[in-house]
Amino acid sequence: MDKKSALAALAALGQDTRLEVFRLLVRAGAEGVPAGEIASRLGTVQNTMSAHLKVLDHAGLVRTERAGRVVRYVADMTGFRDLLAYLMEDCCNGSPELCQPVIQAVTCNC
Amino acid sequence: MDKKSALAALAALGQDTRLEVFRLLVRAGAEGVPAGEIASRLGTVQNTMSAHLKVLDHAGLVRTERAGRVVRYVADMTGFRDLLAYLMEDCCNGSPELCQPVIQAVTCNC
DNA sequence: TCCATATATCGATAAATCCAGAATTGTCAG
DNA sequence: CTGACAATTCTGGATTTATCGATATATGGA
Repeated sequence: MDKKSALAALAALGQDTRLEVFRLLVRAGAEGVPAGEIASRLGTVQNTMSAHLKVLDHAGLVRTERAGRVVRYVADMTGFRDLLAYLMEDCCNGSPELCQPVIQAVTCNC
Repeated sequence: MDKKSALAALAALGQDTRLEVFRLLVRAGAEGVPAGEIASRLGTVQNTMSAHLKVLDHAGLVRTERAGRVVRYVADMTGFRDLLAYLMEDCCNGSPELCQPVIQAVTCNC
C-alpha cells in the first residue's frame, strides 16, 4: 500500500459516522449489510450515508455486492490489513519491544 | 478505548504530515526524535509541526520526553494497540475468516 | 410502459481544518 | 541579567469537509 491509499483509509475512518459504519460491517461479517439498512440503523439520512459509503469504498475498506436493487456493503479486511502493514513498516527493525503490544492485541482473541 | 479516543487517533493519522510523523517515530524506535528535527526532516515550519505533534499527543499516539530545551517525541504503541483492538472488536465472533488477513499481516515479521 | 423502491449524484450552506507569520514561554550559557 | 535557542501558542485567512434537500439513475413488478 502506498502513502496516498493509507491516507485515504485513515481519513475515511477518522470521521464519526464512517467509523461506526466500518465497525458495524466488521461485526456483520461476510454477509454485509444493505446500504439502506446501514443508514437507518445509524440514524442518518440516506443520501448522506451514500456519500460516506462512497468514501469508504474508494478507500478500499469496504466492497459492494449488488443483488437486484439492493447493494450490500461488506468490510474489506484485506484493505485494512494493508493499512496496518503500512503503519507498522520497519517497526520491528528499529526496536522489537516497541511493537510487541500490537502483536499481542491482535493475536489474543483469534 | 472509547469511541471518542479512537476517532481522535484516526483523525490524527488521517493527515499527510501527521501520518509521516507517526511513521517516522515508529521507525525511530524507543529513542524518539526531537521536535525540531522532526520538522526539519519533513520540511515543515516549526510552529505548524508543533501543532501537529500536539494533535498526535492528545490522541495518545505519541508521548514526550523533555531533556533540557529539547523535547523528544516517541511513538506510543500501546495507544496504537488500543485503537486496533477497538476497530476489530467482535470481528472474530461474526466471521473468523474475515479477520484472518489482519492477524497474518501483524504476526509475520515479528 | 408506468410506478415503486433502492441507491447515487448534484448544489448550496455551515462547520471544521490546515497553514504560516508574529509573539510568547521556557531553558541554558556567559 | 542578557542573549541565544527550542518549542509552543495566538491569530487570521484559505481550503476542505459534512450535511441535507432536491434530483437523477437503476432495478423489479404489474
